[in-house]
Amino acid sequence: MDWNAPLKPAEAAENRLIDAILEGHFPIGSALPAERELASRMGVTRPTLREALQRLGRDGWIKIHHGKPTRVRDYWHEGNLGVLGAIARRSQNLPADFVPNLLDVRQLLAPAYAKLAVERQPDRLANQLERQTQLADTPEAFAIFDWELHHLLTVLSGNPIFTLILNGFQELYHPMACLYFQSPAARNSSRAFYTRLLEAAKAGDPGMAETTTRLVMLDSLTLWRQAVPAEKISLVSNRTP
Amino acid sequence: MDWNAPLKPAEAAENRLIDAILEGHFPIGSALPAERELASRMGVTRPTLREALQRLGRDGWIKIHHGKPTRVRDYWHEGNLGVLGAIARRSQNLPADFVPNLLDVRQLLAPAYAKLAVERQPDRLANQLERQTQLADTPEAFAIFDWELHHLLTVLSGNPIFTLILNGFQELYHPMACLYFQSPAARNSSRAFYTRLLEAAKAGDPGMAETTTRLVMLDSLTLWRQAVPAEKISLVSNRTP
DNA sequence: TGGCATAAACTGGTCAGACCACTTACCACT
DNA sequence: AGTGGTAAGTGGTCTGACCAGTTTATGCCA
Repeated sequence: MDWNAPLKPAEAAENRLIDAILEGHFPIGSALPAERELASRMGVTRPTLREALQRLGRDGWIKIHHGKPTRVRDYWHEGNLGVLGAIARRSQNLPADFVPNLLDVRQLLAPAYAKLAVERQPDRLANQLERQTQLADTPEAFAIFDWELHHLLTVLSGNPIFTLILNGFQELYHPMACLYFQSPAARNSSRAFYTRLLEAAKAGDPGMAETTTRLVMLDSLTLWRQAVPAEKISLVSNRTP
Repeated sequence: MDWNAPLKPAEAAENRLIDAILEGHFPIGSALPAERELASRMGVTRPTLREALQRLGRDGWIKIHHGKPTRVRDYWHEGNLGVLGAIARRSQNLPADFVPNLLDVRQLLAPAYAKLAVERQPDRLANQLERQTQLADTPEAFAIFDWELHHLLTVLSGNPIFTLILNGFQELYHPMACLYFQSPAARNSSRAFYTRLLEAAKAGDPGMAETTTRLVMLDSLTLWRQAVPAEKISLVSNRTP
């Protein structure tokens, strides 16, 4: 893949700004340079820069206020899930306990939406799970299948909040899952999970779906720690606001 | 407050677009008019419209692709928590089971981050909870206090994902909480919760924090259904993707 | 007639510099 | 010392031109 593909100016500006913020060139709470100066400094025009700034503002990186200088927000405290995507795009700079944190949250949510999905639409879930038989034994294939399964589960749960939250993880999910599923043990664990979940769906047993999901979520946390023992050094200062 | 304050063109454009999408003028999957036409039709210029479009794209309302027409995405399936905020801003058009869905999810998360918070920083939590004594018996005061408490709990939990998710609810939280806390029973329930949580923090008892949080979350769901029995008709078509 | 390159006509992306509107701080006036 | 206005900073919007991908129609060639 050509990761070196020439990035569009607006995207390049956005990425450079996020990098600058993450690296502390623009500390939290500090004021960004004026748009005119920032634009010229980054080699783009003001409208282009502004598009990037608008997106950053929406994700919680910065606070834009007419008349006042734009300020860097405390994104870990005031940002929303959009910051995850941005961080995922520069997978260097990943805090060490980042994925475990994510898995912790998923472990709280997944059993619930799996249970609801089996409760409401076991047939459609079973339909998707049947495809497991054609699932290639590659990390990429598993990453895609697993994502689509979780997405479907949230949809079938009937609670759209689950889906919206999960989508916030999307950009982070794929690269992490590709790492995770490089372990044959991880693939086996998930394969077994798919099978048991299929049984639960066919039997219309929400409780079984819940427990089997809970178990595999626990498993995945253990497997992750084994397979990917040391990550990059944490960027997250242990601020105590 | 002057809610009728003249909205800035870019924000007005964004809101009008979201309204148009929610009302089906631009159905899911359909192509938006070209930027030039859309801009003139809305009485703004292209750069201004584009800023709005960029924000909408970031939240998952639309998909912008160079060369192709901009298309309306299936936001309930592909959007992220940002759509909640947009929906909150037009509190008319609230699906009936929206808040219960939200409370369901919170019920999964809150006990977990409350437990972690008491586990890691019981003193700072207790510090905040002491302020309960100065808490005015008004819906607004409770809405603010309750939000800040949950936010603090997620921060103290040590898992930033909790905070990022919670922030996604922020815009929706305040108006809903103001409704909710108009019921004296709701205020009493939460007051008792704060007291018990304070005890748990002082005693350094994470398990107690977890259970007491779980109980009050359940309570709030019941109280909500009682206090706000009938909401607006659902906008969410029961699509089956 | 069929297939395929090519160009035209879409679409969004960027540029340029001017002007408007809000905030702030300074300074003159009372 | 208090108060008003003014000027200089900031972001917000406008203008219209041009650049860059995508699709579609064209029309040439086999």
